[in-house]
Amino acid sequence: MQVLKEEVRQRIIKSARREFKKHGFEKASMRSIASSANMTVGNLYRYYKNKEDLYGAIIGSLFDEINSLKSNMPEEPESRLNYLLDGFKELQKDHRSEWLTLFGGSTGTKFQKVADDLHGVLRDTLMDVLKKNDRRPEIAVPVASAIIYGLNTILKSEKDKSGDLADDFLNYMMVDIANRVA
Amino acid sequence: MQVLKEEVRQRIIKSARREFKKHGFEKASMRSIASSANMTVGNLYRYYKNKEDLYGAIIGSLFDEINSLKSNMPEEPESRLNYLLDGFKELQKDHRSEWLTLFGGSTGTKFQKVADDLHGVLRDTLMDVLKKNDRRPEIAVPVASAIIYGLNTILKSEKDKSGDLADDFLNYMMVDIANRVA
Amino acid sequence: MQVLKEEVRQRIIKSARREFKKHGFEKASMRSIASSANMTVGNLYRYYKNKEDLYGAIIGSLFDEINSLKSNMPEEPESRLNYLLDGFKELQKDHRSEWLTLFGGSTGTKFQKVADDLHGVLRDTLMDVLKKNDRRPEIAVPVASAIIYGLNTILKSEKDKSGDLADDFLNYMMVDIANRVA
Amino acid sequence: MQVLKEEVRQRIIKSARREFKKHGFEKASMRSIASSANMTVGNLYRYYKNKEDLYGAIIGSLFDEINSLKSNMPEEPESRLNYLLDGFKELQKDHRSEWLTLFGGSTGTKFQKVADDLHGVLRDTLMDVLKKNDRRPEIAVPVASAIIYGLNTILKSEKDKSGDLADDFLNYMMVDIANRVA
DNA sequence: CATGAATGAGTCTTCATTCAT
DNA sequence: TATGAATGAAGACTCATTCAT
Repeated sequence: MQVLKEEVRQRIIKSARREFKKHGFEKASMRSIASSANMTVGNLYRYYKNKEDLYGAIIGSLFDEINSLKSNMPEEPESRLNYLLDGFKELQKDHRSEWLTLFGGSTGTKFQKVADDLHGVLRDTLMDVLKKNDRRPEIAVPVASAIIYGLNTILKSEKDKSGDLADDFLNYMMVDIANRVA
Repeated sequence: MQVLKEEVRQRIIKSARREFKKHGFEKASMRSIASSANMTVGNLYRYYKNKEDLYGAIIGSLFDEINSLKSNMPEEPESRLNYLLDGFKELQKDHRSEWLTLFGGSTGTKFQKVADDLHGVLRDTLMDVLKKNDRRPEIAVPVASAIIYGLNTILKSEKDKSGDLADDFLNYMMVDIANRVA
Repeated sequence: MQVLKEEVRQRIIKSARREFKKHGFEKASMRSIASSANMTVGNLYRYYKNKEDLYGAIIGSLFDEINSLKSNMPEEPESRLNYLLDGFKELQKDHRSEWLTLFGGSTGTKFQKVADDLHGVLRDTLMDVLKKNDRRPEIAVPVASAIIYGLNTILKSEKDKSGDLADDFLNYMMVDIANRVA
Repeated sequence: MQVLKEEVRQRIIKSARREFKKHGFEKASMRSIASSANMTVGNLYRYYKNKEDLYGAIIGSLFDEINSLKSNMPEEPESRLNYLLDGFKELQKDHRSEWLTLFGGSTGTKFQKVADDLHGVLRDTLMDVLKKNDRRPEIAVPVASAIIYGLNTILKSEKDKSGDLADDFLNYMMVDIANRVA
């Protein structure tokens, strides 16, 4: 059965998204992606030249926007923090599936450092904010993680279509931050 | 020869711990566990019938304590929350390596649900607390994640030997909780 | 549309020649032949039913001339030898590319035996010449190889456009042959 | 069926030798080596860590001796030529199969340059000799090829156990060299 | 008790060839 | 007549698991 290239491409992307989200890059299997897209492996490789290329096709748009987010950061710590948190919410809304894929399992990929980087940027910004308020900066480490994983958990649950929960959660994490740290 | 056997078992456990923590369940290799325990694969399989069984032997003690923790929970939400958070700190201190193994890479294992369970218990308790204070309970979902991953991040960094940072972080997360939620 | 077909066929031949010379039969790729002939694989297969068939189309003319060379050989050993050596030079000049393709990479092809055959004819002729002069005939075996590979090496280097080096080399190989053998 | 490691290793080597000699490195198949050694691929990889490693196990000893041959060359052209030709004969006698494997198909291997090098050394030496006798040095190129392929042909034929034919052939190639070149 | 050789199914990837359109 | 999507078998290599010794 002969089908349109674009339709097939969509089938691949769809099944790859599932597989990568479920197993991460390394344990995802091209075979199983192909077969759940009703296709032979050989044909899969007509569309994407290798596993990383296919992964990139899924993660790509998010990747670009993360980079542009990082390149436009304000200097001042507090506005940088707001800028980042708003940016995260935006990215998560527009690239739900990609975000989860990236943060779920990009180990073994050139994209891994993007995820790590984002983490690092948030952490450093938090540190700067804390320092400015004469508070222990070390707590920035777990707090950055907490924020990212908290947001991811919301994302996973699929229920927060409005984005209200994410707003509330971020508010919860940030409100009166200076007074909650030793 | 019971003595000898026990010594061998310890060697296996020790090297398996390292391997599982480093690579997670799926990417850990029985061959490399055996060889770094100065032992052949065949012999490894005399002690543990397969990879998951070995994984269980490592996660096991933590698993038991998690279960006992769960079976002694106080009824009242607020004391249950404190009970849990204290319990977590205790478990992380006593089973650092196992904890990281469990939460870092139990995908593909029957133990994954243990991690998920713990998550669920914390979430439900948070929900109960929030309900009692007439606050939106949904936020419990990301907050539970945030707590667990924040603690894990501290654990990973190896720097918090005293446990102070964990205390500060939990304080940060819990202080005035009722007033930070819509 | 016979004209068009012929033009296409030429494009195929041209790009196949390059590919086969470069990689030999086994490592040559139909895909790459098609694409460097600005054409799809499917269409390639309309002109040549498989890889070996295409290979034959290239080797073909040389193949025919080799056969005609072989069928017109003089009886008398010494003139046969001259006839062959002259023929080789002629063939190499007129079918440089095909010759290198045939002797460079026909392994896995039914044409390999053509190359072997030519070798055999030269060897047998040399043997007859040696016998006639009461010399050890066995040396014909390495000498036939030496001649053919020596000529191929000249051909490969692309520098001998005049053919002088080939002449000198053959002279070197043949001069006073009877006195150089035990 | 459980067998001694050494016996198995021999079976592998034997079947790899055949395969590599027949198809060269690139087209030789690990699968077919394994199966003609009555073995699974997995087991083959217990003995040799990859295809090149296995190839090296076959070619290795010859490789070493070639290197030692090259490092002890006399300065003076004519004695260097004799040294090389004697060396070749020696190596061919002691490493018949390896020699044919190396010169038959080492493309794609780190060993290829060894073969090419040897060729180059012989060619350069011939050139020096010719220059010293005021003869056209270009002919060294085909003559070096002729010598090597001639010797290989003798080797392939398996008939020259005494080495007499190789001696006669080299004599044939070298005798009165200065007077046979323009 | 312990060894480590062997298996078999899995991994990603390539390629000649076919066939619906 | 031509397209290029699809197939299937093969390539090198890995690894959990079993079993003869």
